[in-house]
Amino acid sequence: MSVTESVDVKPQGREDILNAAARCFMDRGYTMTSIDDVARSLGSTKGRIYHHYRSKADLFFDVFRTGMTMNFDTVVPIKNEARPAVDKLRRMAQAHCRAMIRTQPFQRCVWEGVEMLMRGSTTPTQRATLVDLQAMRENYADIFRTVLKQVERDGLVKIENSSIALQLMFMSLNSPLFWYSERDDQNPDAINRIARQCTDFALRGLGLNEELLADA
Amino acid sequence: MSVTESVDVKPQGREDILNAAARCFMDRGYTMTSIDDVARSLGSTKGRIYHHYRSKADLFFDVFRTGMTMNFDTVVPIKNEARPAVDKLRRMAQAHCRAMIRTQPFQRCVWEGVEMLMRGSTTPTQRATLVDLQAMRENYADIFRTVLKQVERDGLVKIENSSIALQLMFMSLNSPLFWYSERDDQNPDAINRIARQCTDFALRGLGLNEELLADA
DNA sequence: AAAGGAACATACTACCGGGTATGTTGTCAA
DNA sequence: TTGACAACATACCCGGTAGTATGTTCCTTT
Repeated sequence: MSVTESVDVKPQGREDILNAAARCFMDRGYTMTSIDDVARSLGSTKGRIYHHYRSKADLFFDVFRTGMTMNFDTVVPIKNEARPAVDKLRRMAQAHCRAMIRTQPFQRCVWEGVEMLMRGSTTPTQRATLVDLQAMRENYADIFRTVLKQVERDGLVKIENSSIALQLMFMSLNSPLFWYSERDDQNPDAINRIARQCTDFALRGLGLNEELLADA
Repeated sequence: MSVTESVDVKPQGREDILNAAARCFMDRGYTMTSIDDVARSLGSTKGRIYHHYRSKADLFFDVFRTGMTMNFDTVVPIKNEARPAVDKLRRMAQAHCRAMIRTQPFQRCVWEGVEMLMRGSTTPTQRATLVDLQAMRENYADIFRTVLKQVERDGLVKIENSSIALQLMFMSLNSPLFWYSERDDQNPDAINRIARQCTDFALRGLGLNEELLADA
C-alpha cells in the first residue's frame, strides 16, 4: 500500500547515514568532520546527505537525538519496575553504562552536543532544535535525579550537594566513552564486567553500603 | 644587563597570549577558535601571535604543556612528602581537583588535546611535539598510579581492574572541568568544598574506608 | 647617530568546506 | 507510456580562516 512500512519513525534511507555520521563525528569530532567525509564513508557523495538533511548541524542533532532516545529506551523500563529505589538505581546505572559502551559513537556525539549547547555557538535557525535537545537531556537526568533522591530519603546514601553528586555519578558511568575501544573484546561478558566496575565505583562513591552493591 | 630576567622560561610576551588562548579554546573549542579571535581578545592582531608561534597548533600545544606543568607543580611536592600512601593519595587527589578548578581554561585544553592525540589528527611536522606531550601526560598519570598501587598493597582499597580504576578516579577529579563555572563563587572556601566532595566520591569509589577520608 | 633587530600591524593569498543549483536514473501510479 | 517524484550524483559558488609577505615603530647596541 504505502511506500514505507511505518511513516512515523526514521525513513529507511537515513539509518545508514546516521550510523556513518555518528562514527565520523566520534573519530574526528564535529568541526573536523566534513560532510564529504561522512559521504565518502558511505560510498556516496554530498548529494545523498543533503537530500535528507538541511545542514551539517541538522545531521549532528539527529545523531544526538537518536542517542538520547536510545538512552530513554534502556532506562525508562527499569525506572518503571516495582522495586526498592536502590535496586532500580543500581540497575539503571548499569544499563546506562552498558549503553554508553554499546552505542559509543552516538553517545560521544551526545557529549559533544552538550558542549555545543553550553558554548551556545549556534545560528538562530537551530535555536528551536536546541531547546528541544536541551530539555530532552534534562528530562533524562531527572529520571536519575528522582530515583537518587528516593534512595537518599531511604538513608542509604550520603549526599552533600545533590547536583554535584549527580554529575559525579554520570561522569563515572559515562567514563567508558573516553577510554573504551571496541576492539577491547566486544563480547557481552567483558562489557558487563566493565559496566559493573563503573557502576560499583559510582555507587560506592555516593556512599552506598557494600552489601547493597550486589544484585538482589 | 640582559633584556629578559631569565631566558630559560616563558618569554614575557607569551604569557598574555597563553592566557587569552586558553580561555578562547575553552569557550569555543580548538577548531572553532580562530587566531583572529585570540588576537582580538588581546586587543591585537594576528601578527603578534604569529611572531611568537609558528602555527595555531603550536600555540595550542604550548597551552597544553603549560597546563600539564601546572599539574606537575601542584602534585609532585605532595608525592615527595613523607607520609602514608593513603594520605598522599588523598592530598594529591584534592590538590589535583583544586587545580582543575583554578586553572580550568588550561585544563580544558589539556582535555581537548588528549582527544586530539587519540584521534591522531596531526601533521607530520607536529609529531615530535605530540610524542612529548603524550609522554608528559603518561608520566603524570604514573604518579597517581604508583601511589594508588601502594595504597592497594596496604590493603586499604579494593581494585578489580587497576587501569579502569585509575580512569574512574581521574574522571571524578576532572569532573569540575565540565560543570564548574567560575561565577559560582570564586572564593577558595567554596572551591575547597567542591574539591572535597569530588575527592571523597573518588576515594569512596575506590573502596576506601570512611575513617580514612578525613584529614590526618 | 646609525644600524640592526625585536615586536608588532597591515595587506594579501590560497584553500578548504558548507551549502546550492542542476543534472541523471529508477520507480510507481494513472 | 508518460509524467511525476524520490533518491541520489555532479558541478559550482563563496565565505571564512590559516598562513605569509611586507611594512612600521621603537629600543638597544656599538
